[in-house]
Amino acid sequence: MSSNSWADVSESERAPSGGGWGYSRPSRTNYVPPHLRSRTPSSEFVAPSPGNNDRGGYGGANSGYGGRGQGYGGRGSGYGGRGGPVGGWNARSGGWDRRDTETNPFGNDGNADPAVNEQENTVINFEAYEDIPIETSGDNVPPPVNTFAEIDLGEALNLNIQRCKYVKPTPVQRNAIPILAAGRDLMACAQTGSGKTAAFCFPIISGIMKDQHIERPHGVRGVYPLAVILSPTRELACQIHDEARKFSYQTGVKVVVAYGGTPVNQQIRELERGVDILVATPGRLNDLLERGRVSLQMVRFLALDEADRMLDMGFEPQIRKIVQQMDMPPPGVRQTMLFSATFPREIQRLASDFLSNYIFLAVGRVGSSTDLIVQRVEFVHDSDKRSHLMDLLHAQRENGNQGKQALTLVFVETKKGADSLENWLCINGFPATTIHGDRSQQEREVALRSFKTGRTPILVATDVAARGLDIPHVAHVVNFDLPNDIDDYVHRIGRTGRAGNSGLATAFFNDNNTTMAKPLAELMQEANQEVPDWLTRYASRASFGGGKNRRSGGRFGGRDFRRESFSRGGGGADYYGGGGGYGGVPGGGYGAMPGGYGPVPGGGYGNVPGGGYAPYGRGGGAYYGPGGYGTVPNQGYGPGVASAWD
DNA sequence: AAAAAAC
Repeated sequence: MSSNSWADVSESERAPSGGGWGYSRPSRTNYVPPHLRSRTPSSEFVAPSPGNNDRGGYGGANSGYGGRGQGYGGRGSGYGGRGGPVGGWNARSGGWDRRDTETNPFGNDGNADPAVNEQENTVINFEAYEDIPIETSGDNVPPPVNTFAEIDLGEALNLNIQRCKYVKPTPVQRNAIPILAAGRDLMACAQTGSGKTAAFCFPIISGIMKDQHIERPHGVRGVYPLAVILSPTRELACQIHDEARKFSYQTGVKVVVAYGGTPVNQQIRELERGVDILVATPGRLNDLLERGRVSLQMVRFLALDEADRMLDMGFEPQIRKIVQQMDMPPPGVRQTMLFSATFPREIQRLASDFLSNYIFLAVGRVGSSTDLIVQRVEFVHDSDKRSHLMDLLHAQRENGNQGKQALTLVFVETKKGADSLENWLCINGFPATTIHGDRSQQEREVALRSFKTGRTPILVATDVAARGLDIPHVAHVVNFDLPNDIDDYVHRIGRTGRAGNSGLATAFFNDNNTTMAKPLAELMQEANQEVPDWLTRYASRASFGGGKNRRSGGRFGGRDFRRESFSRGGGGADYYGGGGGYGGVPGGGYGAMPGGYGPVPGGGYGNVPGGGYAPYGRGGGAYYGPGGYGTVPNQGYGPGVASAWD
């Protein structure tokens, strides 16, 4: 049999009865997309009955987990004979035999057992989550959950969640997963480092597992992914792929990544070995679509990571082509999920083209991000930037661990500037590398790895590295050149202070950045940062950054634009419903940082011992308090690993 | 104006 679209698949195929895997899409019950309205009733979507959620699968005693003898991960242990993939790439039923040979994404052989897997464990402050402000809007918003177990994601996925050492869902996960599991479209705005990748991957993987039996067309050539995840950069696509592979280990769900700068034929071969979830950058995906190597007609899940970037001027035409001008099912047939830390109004308006009766979700103040990032702004003329950077790096080296240079990510405006600064740093005894779009893909990957491992602890980057990349232990982000958009600033500084660790962000400001004065001052103030008087003076000049910036009004990039029209009046009504603005709950309930950079008081983010950040010492040297930078232990944090929290 | 993203 050959199905030509998701809607053609019969109900019984979509939702196996009695299996408890019922795929529930309550919001879709009556929706028939325009292009299908003339079809026969049998092809119309009928919502299957809600699935049982009472299987007890994941719950309490962890049936199966920890039982080492149970053989879930046993290579060759019991998933049936490897009779060769049935029917080739498109045989979902062939999913089982894939697992025998699936390489373990969690590390070395033998570490697949969640009980013994000793991964690097980045912890996150779950206590702080109690106060996180959440805003949702839309029709019939499914309530949040407090545990992963409350959603029946499936046993294999639950095991992977354990292998990842995710104990509790982060706020964005608590809210987004039930929304997505209910089949709803979603626009989600959650801070950098808050666990967005898992928030969209879990429901996608779970949804595909529930429909393992769906048959896809037997094309002469071309593959039919069930889910597409788009990313604005190649490295981020890679990272999402790595994460998604962990989440889908032993589930029978196959994840493949496709991006440019690398031989296309190899990727095509990989695709032809089977793909359920395709992670891609837009250019390469369009290439594959034009070549007829990929068809989108079976796509049920579409996720745009860094969605506001994907829909900005540079990317919008490519995204429209993929989403609207190829064979992708329309909104309401596919499920669409957009995630970012920032969501400017005009982009929201654009994005609503891609969504159907969607829910808007804004999650503020997640365990790291802005609150654990100390932001500094210094007035530095262009001609002084290099020597000033040198001062920072020297101070850091002197105060760092065993004289080692802490990982420092330096953002510049241009590719040329990146090369030039990198060269200058190297000449001056600071091991640096660079990542930008003029370098070959191999060079980019080498640079990133070299930075991550600390071999070259300084990475000079353009905005290619601004979004989504999860690089553990970045102690310091330097905005050597400020971006022109406050949202870009938010994403850049979000490369530090991730998953509960603290971080420092230093920006060099001068007369070329006057349009940033106001939004920057506001952002810093809202994040309880010390705003220098000179910056406040710049900000107060009407001509400086007053009009241009969309964030003026003092809100974090996330209020549902559909509500703007009737909730004006609030005087730029704040997104979190209070005077606090960015991360501010009315009444300042967050245990805001007291003036300066002292320790965060208890009750806020837990303790940051070590004296926090010493006041900025003019004489050089004292950027970091005693106790050292990057040595801030995470006390009182629940276990929970993240390697990619965006 | 720059950056990113296909060959």
